[in-house]
Amino acid sequence: MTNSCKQEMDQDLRRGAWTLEEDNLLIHYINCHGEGRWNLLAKSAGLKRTGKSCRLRWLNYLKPDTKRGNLTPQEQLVILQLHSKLGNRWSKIARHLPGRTDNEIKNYWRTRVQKQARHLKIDSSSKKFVEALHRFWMPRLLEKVEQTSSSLVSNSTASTLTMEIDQNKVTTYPKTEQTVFTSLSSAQPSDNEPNNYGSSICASNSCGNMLPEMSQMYGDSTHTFYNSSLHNINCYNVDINELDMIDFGSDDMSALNFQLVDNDGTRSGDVAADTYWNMDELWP
DNA sequence: AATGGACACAACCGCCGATGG
DNA sequence: GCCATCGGCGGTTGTGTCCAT
Repeated sequence: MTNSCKQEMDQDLRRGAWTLEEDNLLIHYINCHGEGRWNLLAKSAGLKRTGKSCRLRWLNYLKPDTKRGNLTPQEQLVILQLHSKLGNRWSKIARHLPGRTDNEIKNYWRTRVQKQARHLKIDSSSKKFVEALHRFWMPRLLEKVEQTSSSLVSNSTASTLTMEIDQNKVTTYPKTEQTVFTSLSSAQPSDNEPNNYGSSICASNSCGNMLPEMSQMYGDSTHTFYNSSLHNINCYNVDINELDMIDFGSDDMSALNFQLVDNDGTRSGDVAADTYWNMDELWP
């Protein structure tokens, strides 16, 4: 094909947002002939789009089983966990979330997760940030998952699933609505610090696996809580073994300390805080 | 009411590996 | 083995919407 011919065809190609008419053409063609061979498909369907553009539009938006709307806490949890294992392998992560696309997951990571990293002034690819996710975000998501499943259970008389959760212990965890965490990469926990959740975390340098640690904090009920939550997210085809928490080096951990702060941003015991971890922004 | 910034999401771009002629 | 084409993937950009000023 000559260059001028190519240019002519390029000029003829449409770009930008898809119209309803284009969508209908694409859907109708795929319903009749199936997907694949996207360049040929684009021409045959009478679409002035590249094959790539058609493929993307179909996979990310038009495909019947594509889910729309906010990611559930379960899905977020799976994303966070798999990202810590797989990195930016969005398509691989997406395979564990039926109906979700790599594009959607990538956008979620960039807008929500990296936003938190910016707040904390931590590189989102750093161990420190991953650790923060594992220590604060994921337990909160687990709690959300648990709440969701509990309400499902309570609403369903047919279900025989029982949740052996000691709600009182679970709610000793900082409240999402009220709590802001402060990252203190250099500060050490004060001896005078009340023995709240934050200080118990500060006291701990080992964080190989969150499960035993959470159990230590909350007692055996946490074990049940965590396990039942894992059960809930296991419908996403995640190997439970993959959900083992990342093993962090203790050196790195010694530099990471979190303390509980009041809602107005002042921290109990220490006032110098220039970054914060806002739990309210972690999910819609 | 107008405007500018932040945000979320759809779409595009460029690269790379697989495949077939 | 070489080249062209295609499909898949991750990174980036464009655009619409919302909200604060």
